[in-house]
Amino acid sequence: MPDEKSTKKAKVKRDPEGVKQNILRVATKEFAQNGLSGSRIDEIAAKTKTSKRMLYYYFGDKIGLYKKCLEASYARIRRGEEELDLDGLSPIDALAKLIDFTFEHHVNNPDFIRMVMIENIHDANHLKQSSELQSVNNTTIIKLKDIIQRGQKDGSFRDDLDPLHLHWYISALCFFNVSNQGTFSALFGNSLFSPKGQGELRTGISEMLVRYVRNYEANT
Amino acid sequence: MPDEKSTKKAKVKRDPEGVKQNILRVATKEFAQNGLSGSRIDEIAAKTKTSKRMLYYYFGDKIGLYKKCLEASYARIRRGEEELDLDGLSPIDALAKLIDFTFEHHVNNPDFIRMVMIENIHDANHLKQSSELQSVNNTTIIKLKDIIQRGQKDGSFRDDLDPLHLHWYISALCFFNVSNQGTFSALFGNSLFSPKGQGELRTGISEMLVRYVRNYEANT
DNA sequence: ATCATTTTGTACTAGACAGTTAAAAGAGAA
DNA sequence: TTCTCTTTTAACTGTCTAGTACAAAATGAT
Repeated sequence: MPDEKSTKKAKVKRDPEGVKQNILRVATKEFAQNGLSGSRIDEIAAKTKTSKRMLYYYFGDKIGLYKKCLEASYARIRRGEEELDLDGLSPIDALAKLIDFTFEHHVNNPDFIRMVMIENIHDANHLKQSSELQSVNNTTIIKLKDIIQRGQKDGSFRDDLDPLHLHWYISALCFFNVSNQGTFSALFGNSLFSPKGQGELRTGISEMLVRYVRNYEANT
Repeated sequence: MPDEKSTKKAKVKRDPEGVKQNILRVATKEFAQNGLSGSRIDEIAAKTKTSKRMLYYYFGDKIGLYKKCLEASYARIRRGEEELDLDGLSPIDALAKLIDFTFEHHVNNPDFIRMVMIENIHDANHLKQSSELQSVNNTTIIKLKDIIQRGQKDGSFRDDLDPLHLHWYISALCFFNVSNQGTFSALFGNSLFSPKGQGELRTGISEMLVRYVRNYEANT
């Protein structure tokens, strides 16, 4: 009995961190599904392991909870992006891998995409109030800056490239693929969202961006 | 007095079409601003020239009104797109003009973009129920198909281009520019959304897509 | 003159919803 | 032991909100 008591796992009750995480997980899913005003506190509470009371105990009110969900979503995504290793690849290959990664990453995290969509509907007012912003913006931009520098040094990339622009292009193409799947397939059918269609889009995007950065005036 | 009575303008009261349009205009703005569940029927009614009662008289309920707003938004956009004339331009120039047009068009119609965002949050469920879909999907695709055919005939375009893919790329880049302005500028600053930044993005997008379609194995 | 369509206004309802209250007690640290 | 932090439960409040009821009248077409 006492051998398990001293470890972290042994906590049967009294797990404030676990409770908070559970609430966040449930609430994020709910907000991503229904939006801020479309989500119901009672519904969220019912789906947690704990009670509505705890939700207010830890997060104050609905908007407080929403903000934490938004921050947690960005944090989770950032963690995922940091795992990507591009060293040892040629600049072109590194760029292609980054694009493929982003594409898959967005496809595999539709709830994150939906949170961002919802936050944009609210003009990013909650994100602007968040204090955790400073660290979010960097990971990908830094990677891109490095790729561009290497590519320009070895002559394969053109000279007038801006990492922020490049990031914007990649984001736009990968984000839209998830965010607008609904209306796009309602209007044009879902051929682009079958495995085959998605494969074609992914290679198409890579090809397009590679062509964009390539220095055609050089020897390559 | 009677000289004006017979014309359409003379209607002082009794203008069902006008009332409907007024409601639609107000409601669209409201839905675009606050989403479906975030919008308030009383608020919409208060902003119209008429009363809440008429709103229910003509549109049945909130969702009925929302659907009509969505359809009207698409219809208005389609009308705008049909005005674009690309004849007489080289395939490359025609493509560039179509892209520039789409870019500006989206920038100038943020409420349409927001309606599409909102509808995507709802998994396009209302759009799927709409019967007006068949005519929406065509305008741009047809224009693109024509441009591609001409470009392939004169050798300036590569052979393996799909108009639907191309439309998807253009949409993604132009849509994201409006839809994600909020979160993007919260994270990375708003340098890309100044007049200068927007100009660079617009030309960047054109250049990227032109490079993508170009046939580099030919003489050009 | 008749009659269907359109318009106005107001008060109401039934339910939904965010947030609160109160009382109690278990857990673990000091 | 004592004290603070955490957890549970369930009823409750006040406001908001979509939608309705009721009553009446103006308009224009035939």
